[in-house]
Amino acid sequence: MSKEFQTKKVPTAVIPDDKLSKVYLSPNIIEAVTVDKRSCNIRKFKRVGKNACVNMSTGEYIEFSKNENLQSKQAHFKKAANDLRRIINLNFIGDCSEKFITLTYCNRMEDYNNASEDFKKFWSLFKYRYPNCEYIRILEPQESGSWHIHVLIKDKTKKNFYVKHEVLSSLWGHGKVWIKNLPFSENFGAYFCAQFNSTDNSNEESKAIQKGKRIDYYPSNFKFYTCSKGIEKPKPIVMSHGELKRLVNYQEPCYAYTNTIADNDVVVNSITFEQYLNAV
DNA sequence: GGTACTGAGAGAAGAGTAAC
DNA sequence: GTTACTCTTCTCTCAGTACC
Repeated sequence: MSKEFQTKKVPTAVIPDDKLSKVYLSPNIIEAVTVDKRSCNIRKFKRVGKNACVNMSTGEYIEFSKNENLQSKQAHFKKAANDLRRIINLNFIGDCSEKFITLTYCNRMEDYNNASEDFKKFWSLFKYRYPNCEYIRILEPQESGSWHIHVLIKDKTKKNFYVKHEVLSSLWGHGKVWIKNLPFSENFGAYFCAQFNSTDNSNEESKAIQKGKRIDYYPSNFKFYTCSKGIEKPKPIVMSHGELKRLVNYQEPCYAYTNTIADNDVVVNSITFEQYLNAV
């Protein structure tokens, strides 16, 4: 037996000026998350142990199935992808000092830990050659289960950053490498994360199945992304929605939606997500 | 009073550095 | 280039606090 809330994307809700929003500022994009109700009935399910919860109103003991554990993994994955998008938006603007690198293996690499170790060695060599660089690393399994690594690199000095393909290839030494400039995009984080976020609302069944399977390759306690020390972390600011509107000069959001959370078709809460171009 | 939010703690894993 | 060590960061979970 299982318990599921239904979430649904609906037309963007109108938010009163006094409602509190959590706001994330970055050079190009301002993100706001507004939760309609702080109190609702979702918390009547209390987690007990790794694989079960209890309905606090009925005392019913509910075990998670493997599929539900996968859903939990997907939820963590989605949260990590959201964090990653904000970190990218805060640190990368599509400047000439920034590069997007992909590192692959010529043979199959199915071990997450070995791939992590290989990147660690690669970065120590890279850092020796380019001491002013910082990175965000994303380890991703291919459909075959073989790992490859995406790396966003920036030169802190903001100088035009250039790495020869042969140099990069010899530093990596495990297979093919690709190096690209970042495409200009005001919301580069969303552009970038769209490639990895496995919990999008795609209707393509085969794609969803493939992506669901890929999440299975991640071990428990996996780190979807890692950053070097010099990468800034976004800190949310809580403000009223009226203050937010003043902050963005009353412009319309460039992207917005509202998600409702329903229990047996009764809406118990809604969360509105908005993005504004940062014109400040 | 009930419940969501937030922060803290534990454990695991990664980053950075120094020594060899 | 490798290894060992320390510090930091991330995931996961829970309990106290603030809010409705």
